[in-house]
Amino acid sequence: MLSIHEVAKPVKQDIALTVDVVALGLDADEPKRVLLIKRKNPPFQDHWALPGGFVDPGESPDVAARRELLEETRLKVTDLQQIGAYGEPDRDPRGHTVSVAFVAPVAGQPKVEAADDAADVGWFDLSDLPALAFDHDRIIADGLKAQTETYRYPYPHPAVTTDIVIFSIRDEALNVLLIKRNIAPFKGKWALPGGFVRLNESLEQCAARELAEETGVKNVYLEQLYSFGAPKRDPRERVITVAYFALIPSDKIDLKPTTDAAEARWFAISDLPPLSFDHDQILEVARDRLTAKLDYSNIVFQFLPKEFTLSQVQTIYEIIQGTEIDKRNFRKWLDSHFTLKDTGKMLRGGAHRPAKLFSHMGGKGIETF
Amino acid sequence: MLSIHEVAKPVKQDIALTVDVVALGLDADEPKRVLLIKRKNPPFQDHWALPGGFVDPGESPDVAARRELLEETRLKVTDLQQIGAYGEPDRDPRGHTVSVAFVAPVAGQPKVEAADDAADVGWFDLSDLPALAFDHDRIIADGLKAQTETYRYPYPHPAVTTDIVIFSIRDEALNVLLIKRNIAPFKGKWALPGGFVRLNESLEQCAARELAEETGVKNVYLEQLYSFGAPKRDPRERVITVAYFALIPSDKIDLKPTTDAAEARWFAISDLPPLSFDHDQILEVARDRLTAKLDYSNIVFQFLPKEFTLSQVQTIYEIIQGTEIDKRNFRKWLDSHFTLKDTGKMLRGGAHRPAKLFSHMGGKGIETF
DNA sequence: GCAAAAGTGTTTCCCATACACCCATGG
DNA sequence: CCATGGGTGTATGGGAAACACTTTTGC
Repeated sequence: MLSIHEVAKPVKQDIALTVDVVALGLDADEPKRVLLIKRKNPPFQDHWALPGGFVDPGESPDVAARRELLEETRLKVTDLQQIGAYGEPDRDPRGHTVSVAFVAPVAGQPKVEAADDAADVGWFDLSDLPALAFDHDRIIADGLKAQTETYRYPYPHPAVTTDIVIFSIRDEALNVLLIKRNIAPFKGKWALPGGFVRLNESLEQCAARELAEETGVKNVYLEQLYSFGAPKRDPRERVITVAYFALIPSDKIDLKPTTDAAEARWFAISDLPPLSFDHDQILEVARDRLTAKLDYSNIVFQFLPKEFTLSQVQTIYEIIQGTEIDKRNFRKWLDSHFTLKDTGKMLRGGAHRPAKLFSHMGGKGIETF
Repeated sequence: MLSIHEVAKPVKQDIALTVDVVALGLDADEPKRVLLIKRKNPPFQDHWALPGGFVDPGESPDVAARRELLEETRLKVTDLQQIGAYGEPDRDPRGHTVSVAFVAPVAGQPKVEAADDAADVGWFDLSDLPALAFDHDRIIADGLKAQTETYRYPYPHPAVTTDIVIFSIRDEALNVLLIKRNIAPFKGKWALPGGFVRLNESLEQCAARELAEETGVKNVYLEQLYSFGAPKRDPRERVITVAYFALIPSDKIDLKPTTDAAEARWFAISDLPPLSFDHDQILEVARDRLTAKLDYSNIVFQFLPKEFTLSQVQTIYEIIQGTEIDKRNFRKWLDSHFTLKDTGKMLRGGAHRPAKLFSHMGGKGIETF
């Protein structure tokens, strides 16, 4: 089966195969330091570089990596993970070399000893590296990334988003804010605003950030609703979403021109377009929660400006509950459940008696925010 | 800088550098088919293999991959992602070759044409591949994995777990089930039972599975509680947990010998050990929810066997609310909120009058499960 | 017979509900 | 002056809370 021609071909290539090892010292559960050697020979003589060298004929790259590390630094490692192959033709001034790079996690900071081709050897803090030979800075960066990946729990990592059901009262109706998606999946369809959780923000921070990005409002009522995680709720990959609901006062519902290209619009809850993903289900849960909380908390006032009339409060109850309420009974109920302060001001609004303006001072034995 | 010796060294290696390309046809948003060629020459003559070939001197591996794919199949690709280097000395019967493998996503299934070294070419279903040359089956598997990774949303993916607050009434006290962790972090400390969400199970399924694994009980009351996602709640990496709470009847609280090595134990809520992570916080939320739900739902009966006495029901309310309740008023309240059926049986339990046994038939205007 | 838990009614009070008319303003 | 929404009081009924004694059993 073997022909001379085919065996000979690689020899003509003149491409050298090398290995490089990113040995990472793990201090206090975090990758912190990397092992470097000072090169004894050209090119990059006297420069710091990763341990490594040429692969011997018949030797697999991982064996070569372990051998080179041992020869140059006297460090023995067991866990080697391949980062990838680096083969830009100009990466080595001597000629075309392809390097297979590995990352090795090293517990503690074992003693190392310069030997063989290494003039010196040492552990370097990642935030304070010397100038490096070849493309070793890039290899270290990739190795760090690969190591961080393997350091994670050995279980699937789904994507996690927050979605926000933003309610407001507009034109005598309960409204919800939707955005038109401008990326797949469900491109062009309406959906709840939301986005991916960043690594350094809490779930609530994420929701608040998305809310601010979409509406420009801050410091509004925001409450975690429920988490949705059906395996196929996103067609692209497993996405778990933590849904929040937000209430926006009627005097803040003007949308600022969205920074995103996405179009945002208020929809009356009775007149919704088809929604993306399982957002109709999320919306339903949000509505139920909203209705329930009207009875035992003071969220009504989250829909209202600081100063409001009693009729405005009643209207919100009527809209959300979909029922008519007796004015006198409602006012008695309000009085027994909340402390409202007569501001002394009046709201004049049409051909009728002006209404007193009140402000909300807290609840009486009711859940207060 | 260049010495003859160093330039010559790679030539002496006799290691050939090749590339292989896993071209994946993406049908309906999922990787489905892979492009293979039938080899014209030995080794593996007439076998199917990945497109690929030797890297030319001065050519970087990704350029070589694109070139070989074009030469052999007339397919032009733009997005190439490196999978890794394959360099086992015996992977090629001709001698030592190291192959840098790439994966290329291909939209649709463009026409291909056998050319150059390829006797034939075709798209093959991944579930029905022919025998492959070299280690190409392994390369395809790795390529598929790499492609699946890149296909994911380009945002950080945190780990996601469920934790379950398992309540029961034991020895006249509200108890919670804890497990002793036998892995880091918090090894040896007590924690709520829980675990990582698998990709093909819903959040609730995950919680139910963990519950069954820890306690052996199934079909008990399980409700989503709240999601916790503070960035540093797990010291190891970002972990978002969806907390559930479960209620176990007093006649099922005997723990079966745990299949895991982990020790599991009931703790009175008033006498808890220090807990791992933010589990004390989760527990607090669970307690609040439990207390609240006693008032407006029928969860009490989840703590009880099918047949129970009215005093048992009352005791549960007294334990959880921490108050004494008037017996006559409580029974009137029970009667007006639930439909309880007198089973006709009696419970004899000591030197006193036997108690009637009832069973629960549903709620009256109350949340029912 | 006695200790221990089961079982049973009445009164009181508060809160939810039902219900109707005058007031202040703009046009 | 009239249309429009603002503002106010009383009567009724049902459910929650307070409260104490008899019954049945085991020992």
